[in-house]
Amino acid sequence: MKRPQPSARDRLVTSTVTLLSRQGYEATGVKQITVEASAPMGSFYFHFPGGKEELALAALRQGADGVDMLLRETLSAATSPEESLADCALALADVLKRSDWLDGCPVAATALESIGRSPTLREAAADAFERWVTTIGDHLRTIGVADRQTRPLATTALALLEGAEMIARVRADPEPLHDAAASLRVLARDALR
Amino acid sequence: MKRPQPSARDRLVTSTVTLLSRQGYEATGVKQITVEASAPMGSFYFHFPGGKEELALAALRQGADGVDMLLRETLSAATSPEESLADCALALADVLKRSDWLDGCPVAATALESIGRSPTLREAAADAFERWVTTIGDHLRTIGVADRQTRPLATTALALLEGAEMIARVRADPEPLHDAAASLRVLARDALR
DNA sequence: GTCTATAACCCGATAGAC
DNA sequence: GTCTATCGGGTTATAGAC
Repeated sequence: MKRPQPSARDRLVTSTVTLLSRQGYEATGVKQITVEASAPMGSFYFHFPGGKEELALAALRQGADGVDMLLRETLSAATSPEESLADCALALADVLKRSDWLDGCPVAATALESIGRSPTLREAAADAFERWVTTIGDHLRTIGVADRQTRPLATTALALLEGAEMIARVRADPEPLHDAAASLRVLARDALR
Repeated sequence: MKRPQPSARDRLVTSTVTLLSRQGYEATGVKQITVEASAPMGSFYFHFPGGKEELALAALRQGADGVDMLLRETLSAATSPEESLADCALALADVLKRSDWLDGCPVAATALESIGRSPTLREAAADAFERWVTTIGDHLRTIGVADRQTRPLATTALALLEGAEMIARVRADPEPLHDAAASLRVLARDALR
């Protein structure tokens, strides 16, 4: 093992991923990050001379990795092709509920805040969405969805997951994600016929 | 006409609706609001003694009214039952593009920021979503969707609209909303068979 | 009801010792 | 690389004249 204890840098990034997923970029203070990560101010600006925005950029990328991994695992473990998209919604409901709906998508809130305010963060958010669409699209192609349909359907699936997650968290209720699962089953069946 | 010129109070609320839809709650400063509304600080705290949060609450409600109206108009003007949900996605694409993707849902960003930070705003966001689901659900019932399906399908439709809007805005590209329209057509057809 | 001026506080960022 | 102390500016909110 190279890191029996994560470095201060890693702790800063990981703490920021959580904070961004809970409250977004604007509400997250540099002070709060350093306290959460048990890192002093000085380390922060040593590792991230670009300040808060540079750290958020790294956190968006790490958060995107995490979601991508969850998607890949869920999609490949699915019981049947028609269920694979629905399983993502159910997996999400499971993960979110475990934090009492506090932790959400690590990108969504920052994405909305960044539009028209921070081109850097906006682009990082767009990259994250793009990666997830590609991951879902690759899976759809694998299970036999026609090429012309993979990208539109993958985009819709991601949009539905993001939207249902938002409503579920605000309501503290898994129902919207269960509804999304049902609709994803319908859409998958339609695309596979 | 009762108001040839909107009152300072109305101007404050309306400006806040726009600012919340562009950048969310946390990034929006009281100073910025008063400048945008051409209202002095003093008026602000006279009309909203509860400060920024009380004003945001009023803005979320007014924003919810506006979206509800857009939904009702679009749904009732639809060319066919199967197209009505898809038309909402296309209407959204139209409206959003007109502001170069800057103005979005007046509730979404604040909703995500409010979870675990402001119960008041979180509840207002939940109320807004609830109203829109009810509006869509009522319409679905009207066009003949079975009672047991109206609410789940309405929830999914709203989630998909919200998610697709977010991705479209971050990408500054209507494609996700067009993809959503196509999927909403499939879902509507399935629910009407 | 409207306005200006300012108080009290918190923010991101930096300096400089170690 | 790590830490503390602090700066300058921006924040929300208030005081008090009009």
